[in-house]
Amino acid sequence: MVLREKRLIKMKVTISDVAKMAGVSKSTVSRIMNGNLEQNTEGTIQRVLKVIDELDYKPNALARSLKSTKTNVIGIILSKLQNQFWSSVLEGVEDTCRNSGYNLMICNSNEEAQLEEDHIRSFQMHQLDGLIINPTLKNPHLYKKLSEDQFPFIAINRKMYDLDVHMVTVNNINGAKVAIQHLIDSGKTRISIFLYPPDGISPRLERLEGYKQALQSNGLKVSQSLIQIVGEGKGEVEDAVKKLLHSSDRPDAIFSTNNMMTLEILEGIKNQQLKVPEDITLVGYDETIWAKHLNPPLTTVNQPAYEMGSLAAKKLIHLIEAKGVESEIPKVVSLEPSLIIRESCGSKLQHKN
Amino acid sequence: MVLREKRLIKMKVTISDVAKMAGVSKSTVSRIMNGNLEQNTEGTIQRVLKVIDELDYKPNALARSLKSTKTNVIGIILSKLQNQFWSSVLEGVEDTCRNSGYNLMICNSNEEAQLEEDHIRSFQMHQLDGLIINPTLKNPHLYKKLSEDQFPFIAINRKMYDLDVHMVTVNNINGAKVAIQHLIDSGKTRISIFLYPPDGISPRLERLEGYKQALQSNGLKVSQSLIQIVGEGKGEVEDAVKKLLHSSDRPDAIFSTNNMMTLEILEGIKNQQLKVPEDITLVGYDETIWAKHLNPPLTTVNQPAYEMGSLAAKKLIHLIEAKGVESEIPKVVSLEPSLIIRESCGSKLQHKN
DNA sequence: TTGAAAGCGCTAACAC
DNA sequence: GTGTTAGCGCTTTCAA
Repeated sequence: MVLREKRLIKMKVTISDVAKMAGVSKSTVSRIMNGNLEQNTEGTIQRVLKVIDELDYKPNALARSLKSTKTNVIGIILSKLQNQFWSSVLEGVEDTCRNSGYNLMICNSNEEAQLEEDHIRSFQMHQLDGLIINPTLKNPHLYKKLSEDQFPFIAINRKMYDLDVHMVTVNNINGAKVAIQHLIDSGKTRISIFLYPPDGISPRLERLEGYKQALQSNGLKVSQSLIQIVGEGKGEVEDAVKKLLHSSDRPDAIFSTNNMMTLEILEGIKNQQLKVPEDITLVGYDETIWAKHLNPPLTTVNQPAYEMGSLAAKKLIHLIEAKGVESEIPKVVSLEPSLIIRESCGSKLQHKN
Repeated sequence: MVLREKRLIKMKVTISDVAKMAGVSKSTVSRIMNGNLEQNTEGTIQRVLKVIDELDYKPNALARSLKSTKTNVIGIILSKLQNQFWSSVLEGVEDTCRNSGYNLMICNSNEEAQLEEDHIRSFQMHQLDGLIINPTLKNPHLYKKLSEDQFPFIAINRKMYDLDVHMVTVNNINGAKVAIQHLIDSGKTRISIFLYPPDGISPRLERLEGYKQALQSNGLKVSQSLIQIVGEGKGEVEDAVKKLLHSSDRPDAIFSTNNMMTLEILEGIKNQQLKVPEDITLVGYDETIWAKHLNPPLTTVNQPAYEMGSLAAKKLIHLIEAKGVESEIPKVVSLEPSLIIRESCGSKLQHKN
C-alpha cells in the first residue's frame, strides 16, 4: 500500500523500500545490488532482484558516494569548445569515460583565471575523482596546490613547465618542423609564421621554436619581420596579412599555427587579390573536416586530437584507481603530429586526400 | 594539532573541523556558510568565516545534496559533438548553466537507443535536477515515463511528436522554404534535395516538407527523382551526386540538409568536373565558420544554435526551480532560421558576408 | 543567538 | 546467510 503510493505520487524509492518489500534487511539488498552474491541464498537473491526490477529501483549515487568517497565522475575544463580540435578531444574523453564507467562534467574556462579557479573549486566540492584541464596557465599557485594535494589531474595540450605533473601533449616542435620542411622542400625560402601571443603557452612557443629550428637547419635565417604575432581580436589577422603582403620583402609562404586563424589568413589573401598557391603558399595547423574543401585544398599539420582525449582520460582513470600506489606510468606523454599534404603549397597531388 | 595533521596528511576538512576550531556548533557554521546571517553575532560570523578561509574549507556537495535533494547539476545528451552545430548548442547551454550556478554533465548517445537509456538512468541515479536531450527517438517508452514522472527535461532540436513535453526547436519548414525560394528566385526550377533517412526525425521531415511546399507554392512540381535520401555511410553521398548529375534530368540546384553532407556534395560535384555555381548551384543547411571560405562561398541556412542551447538551459532551469507550480511558460519554442546569401547560387553579392 | 539531535540513502563491520 | 548498527557530511527543526 505504502509502496504503491510511492509509485503513484512518485516518491523516490529507496533501499529501505526494496528491503521491506522483499522482506529482508537493507544490508542484504545492498550486498545483492553490488554483486556480493556468494553469501546469499539463491531464493533471496531472486526475490530481491525481482523487487528491484518491479519498483524500478535506482540506487542514489549521492548516498553511495558519500559513503564510499568515490563518485566515478571526472571533470574537464576546456576553453574553446567551438574549435574542432577540442570537440574531437572531448569525444575521445567521453568515449573513454563511458567505457570505463565514469561520468563527465564539463566546464568552459574561456581563458579566464577566475572562472578556471571557480570551476576547479566546484569540482572539488562535488568530490569529483579527477580532472582533465587545458590550463589557462594563469593560476600557477592553484596547479601547484592540486599537485601537492595529490588530486588526480592531467594537463592536456598545454605544458605546465615548472611542475612535475601528468601531461598529455602533442609534439609541437615537430609539428612546426615538418610543416616548414615541406615548404622548404617545395622551394620556399621566405616563410612567415603567424601565431597568437605566446605568453608562456607551450604549443605557441614550441611551434615558433620548431619554425626557427627548421629554418636554421636548412641554412635559412630567421627574420623578425616574418614572425607575425597577432591578437585574437576581430580583423587583426587580416590586417597583419595585408601589411605583410604589401611589405618590401613579401614572403612566399605562410605557416598558420591555428585553424581558425588559417581561415582569416585565407580571407586576407583573397582580399588582396592574391591567390594560393600561385602568389603565396600556405600550411595550416590542425586538420579539420573542411580543410580539403578549401580553395585550394589546404595542407595541414594533423594532431591526433581524439587520441589525446582518449589517452588523457585513460591516464586519469589509471591515476584514480591506482591511488596511493605510486605507479610507474610516464608522467608526460607526447604524441606525434603528421603532415597532410594537399595543394596549398603548390606541390600538387603528392598525397591525395 | 589534529587540525594541522588534517592539512599535512591532507584529510578532507569537514564542517565539524570548522566548528571545533571556531568553538561553535556545526549548525552555526552551516547557517553562516549559507548566508543565514541575520541571527548571528557579528563576532561569531567573523570568527567562523576566518576559520573557513584558513582551513580552505569546501563544503561537500554530496552531503549537501543528499540532504536537500537538489544537486544543481543538469545533464545533456547529445549525439554528434563533432558537428559545429552541436558545439555551439553546447556552448549556449554551458554559459547559461554557469551563470545560473549549475554544473553540467555531458554524454554522447551516438544515436544508440541502449546508450541513451543507460545515460538517462545514470543521470537519475546521480540525482541530476534535469536533462536536456537531443533524442534518438528510439526509446519512446522512456520519454513517456520521464514525462509522467514529471522529471524536468527539454527535448532539443528534434520533436517528440506525440508527447506533450517541453521542446526547443528551430522552424525547419521555414528553413527549407527560404532556401528553396531563394533558388527559385535565382531562376532555378529543377531543385534536388539531399537528406538522411527521415525515420520520424522532425528536422528531416520538416525540411523535406518545406521543400515541397516551396516548390508547390511556386507552381513547380515535386519530382521523386530529385528527392535523394542517402545513408550516412562513407561515399554514399558522393555516389548519389554522381548518379544524379549523370541522369537525363540533371537538376540545376541542390539543397543540402546537413553541413557535413554539404562538404561531400561539393566533393562529388568536383569529381564530376563540374563547377558551382556555373554548372549547378548549391545551398547548405547550417552556417559554419568555414562556409564563406569554400569555393565558391556557400549560401547557407543559419540556425541560431547558441541561442537554442542557451534557451533550452534557461527553460530547464526555470522548470526545475518552479517545480510543482505548473508554470505558464510555453511548452514548445520554435526559433527562426535565416538565410545567408553568398555565391554558391550564382546570385553574387546580394549579401556580402 | 546558539546547540543538540535526527535523518537524507547507502555501506560495511560485526553480530547472530 | 542475514540483520543490526554506526556513520559518511551536511541541514534543519526544536529547545534552550
